[in-house]
Amino acid sequence: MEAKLHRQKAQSDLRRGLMLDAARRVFERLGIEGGSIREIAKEAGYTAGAIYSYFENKEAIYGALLAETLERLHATVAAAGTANQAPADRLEAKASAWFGFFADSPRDLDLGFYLVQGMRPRGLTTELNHQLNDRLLDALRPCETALQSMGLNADDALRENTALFAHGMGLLLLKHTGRIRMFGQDATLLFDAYLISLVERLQKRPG
Amino acid sequence: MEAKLHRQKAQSDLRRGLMLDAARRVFERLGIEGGSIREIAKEAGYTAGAIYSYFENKEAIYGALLAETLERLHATVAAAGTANQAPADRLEAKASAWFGFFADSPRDLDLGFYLVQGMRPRGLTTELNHQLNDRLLDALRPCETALQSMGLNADDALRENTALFAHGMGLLLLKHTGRIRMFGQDATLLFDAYLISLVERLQKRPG
Amino acid sequence: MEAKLHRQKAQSDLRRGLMLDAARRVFERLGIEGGSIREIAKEAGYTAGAIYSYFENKEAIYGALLAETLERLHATVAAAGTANQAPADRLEAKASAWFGFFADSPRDLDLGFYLVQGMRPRGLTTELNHQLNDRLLDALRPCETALQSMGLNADDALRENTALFAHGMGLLLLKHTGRIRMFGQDATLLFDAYLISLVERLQKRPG
Amino acid sequence: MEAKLHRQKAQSDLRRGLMLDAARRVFERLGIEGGSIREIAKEAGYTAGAIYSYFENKEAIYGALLAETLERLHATVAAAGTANQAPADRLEAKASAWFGFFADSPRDLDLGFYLVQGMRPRGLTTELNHQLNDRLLDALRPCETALQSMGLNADDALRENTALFAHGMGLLLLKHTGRIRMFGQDATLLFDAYLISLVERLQKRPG
DNA sequence: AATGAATGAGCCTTCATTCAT
DNA sequence: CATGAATGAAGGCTCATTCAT
Repeated sequence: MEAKLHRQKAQSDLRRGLMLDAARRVFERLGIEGGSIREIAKEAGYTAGAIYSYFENKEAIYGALLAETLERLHATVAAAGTANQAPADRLEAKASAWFGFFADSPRDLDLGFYLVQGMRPRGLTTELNHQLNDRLLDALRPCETALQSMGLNADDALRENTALFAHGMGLLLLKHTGRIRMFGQDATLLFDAYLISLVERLQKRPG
Repeated sequence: MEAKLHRQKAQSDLRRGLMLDAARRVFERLGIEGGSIREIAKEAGYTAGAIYSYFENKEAIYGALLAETLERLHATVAAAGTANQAPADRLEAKASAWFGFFADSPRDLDLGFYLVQGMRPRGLTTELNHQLNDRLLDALRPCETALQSMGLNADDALRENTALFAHGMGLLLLKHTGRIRMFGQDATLLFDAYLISLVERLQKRPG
Repeated sequence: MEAKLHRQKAQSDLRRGLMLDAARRVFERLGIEGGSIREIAKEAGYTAGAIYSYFENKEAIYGALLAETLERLHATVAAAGTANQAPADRLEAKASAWFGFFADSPRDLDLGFYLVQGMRPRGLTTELNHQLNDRLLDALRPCETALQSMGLNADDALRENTALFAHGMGLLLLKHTGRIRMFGQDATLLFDAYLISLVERLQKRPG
Repeated sequence: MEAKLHRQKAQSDLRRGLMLDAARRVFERLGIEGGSIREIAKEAGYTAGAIYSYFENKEAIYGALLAETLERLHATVAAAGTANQAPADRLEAKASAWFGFFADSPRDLDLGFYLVQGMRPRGLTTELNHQLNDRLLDALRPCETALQSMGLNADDALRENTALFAHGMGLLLLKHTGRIRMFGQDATLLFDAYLISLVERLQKRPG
């Protein structure tokens, strides 16, 4: 009996996952406002109605997708670097981890950008927004910790971490839109350069 | 005869401009995906159909709006700073100009983001894309020139300018999303800090 | 110019009227909850979207239909009877007028009944409801006046008028549902009988 | 074997009854058009599919519910009054019984109305219609008998009973709509008044 | 007998776009 | 040029119903 329930639950989760995958593919193809429930369903091999057995809303799909992305981001950053690294090396390892995560997976990046635009008016409850923000902060925390290990106090570490994140995001944006190629530059190289000069700057700090 | 044609052309351009103004107001009010042709027409005092005498497409409106934005951006940056400033001061003045332009006018920023994500299918032809890119580069050129005046060669100046642009865009993105507030930071302060450390770094360069 | 506007307005009103007619036919055929915008449009020879140029939403159609019905009812009752009739005769004329109106036009009756059921949850604002009620009271007022002319005070006249209306409505309900045929009776005969005994009762009153 | 079958039948009937109860509760809560099969199933502790083991259709549920309503109506009227009452008193008791039944339980009334209007297509077969009509006539028969006891012949008794039923139904309709409140009247008071003047009229009859 | 998955038709509504006038 | 009418495709969503398990 229990085994049966277990199997059913697993199958259900599997199908939900397949639908999320389909949704990601659709959003990549048609843009995030352009992707419709019908299209997602078709991509997943279902009818529109079937989606509603697994997600309450269209927004619920965004939410699940985002949560999943952040989860993987978190795991990726957590796994980066080695145990007994120098703080500066750890910073580079961790920061490169999240940058690489988004650079390699434009779908995830797209979804992240979506937060910027379409989702404000309707969906994305304040609660969910905070929740997602916390997960993002969690994922970036290792960089902050490394910055503190390098001698920054809490405030300064948060500030530098924010600047670091912004820098990376800006580069990813340019990369994603093809602008960076038009500038004749490479996003990853520029990110590395930023990291290097950041470390340098911190190490030259008085005291 | 010719005078008459001239007058007609002027009137037509005027009306087109009024429609663009209306579009901007509508997008301001309803967001960029939320604004409909009908709404824009009504705001401009016309019927939906009339719009099509001036614009081929809805996407064409976005394009025209963005071109106009870039024009204003260009002018804003060009006007910033004074004639005989030290290069470092000029850099700060010019960079702050474009950053401030977008920080103060989120809808212009929105428009830029939208074009990237929503307009793929028909709207954004490769040609238009290049054209817009060139205008953007034009607008950012003063910063690049300033960087060269500070002793960088052409390649390095372009690289630093790209990084600077990316940094600012990343910050604007975070600001726009409200994320930056959740990080407890201020976008403009961070941008200024970046500028200061950039100048410092360049001035400490050997040779 | 003005003539043109006039003609356009007239045409527009005409089309709106045709749509309302179609709506009535559809509601008669499919029931009032069963009638969809699509069906109404098709019946009128349009696409669903076209309806929305003339009515803001589905409820607005109900509202317009009801208002129109009440208007015709009002006119019908007002026109009934002659100027210098005896009060009792006038009562019979006026009452028979509204009864006949509904008896002859089941569509209108159906719509009236609709108020009973489906429309409570959603549409039918309290305001519209009051408005419609007032129109109904207006239409029935001539009977009330006649009752007063027969010697009843205001309260009694209102009470008797309400009872009279209820009696007629009950009969119309039975007629409409075919029940009355199963009872082997005729609605109009029964209504006349009620009127006769009402008059008789009032005339036998002391005082 | 037979005992087992018997037990199974009893259980089945029980569950069917529980589902009908659930349906009634759901209709009470959401209105008769607003209640869905899913909702009814959930209320009864089942899944939507399970309903179809007990009812062929959604309309079949309405039918069963209405049959049950008529059954209860019948019982209510049968139980009203006492054995050796004067015919006039018995008439009043019996009539008040069915009127009170519907006045106190608007959803039963709703159900009756619904069958008439919404169920045309498949649900209400001619046969079922006749069947329901017979049950209704059965329920009203005691009033007819009382009328005959008061001296009316069969035809007149049926006619008066029909009028009485119509009068009550009309009042219930107005009460149900809230119209009667707008008229400033009370349905039960008006029904009692009708009964009183009916009795009076019959007793004053010549012969 | 009951479940849970899925369907398919339908619902109201919005909107860019076309076109005769 | 501008209008007003109309289209047709699409959107999110609901729901009675079927069916394998």
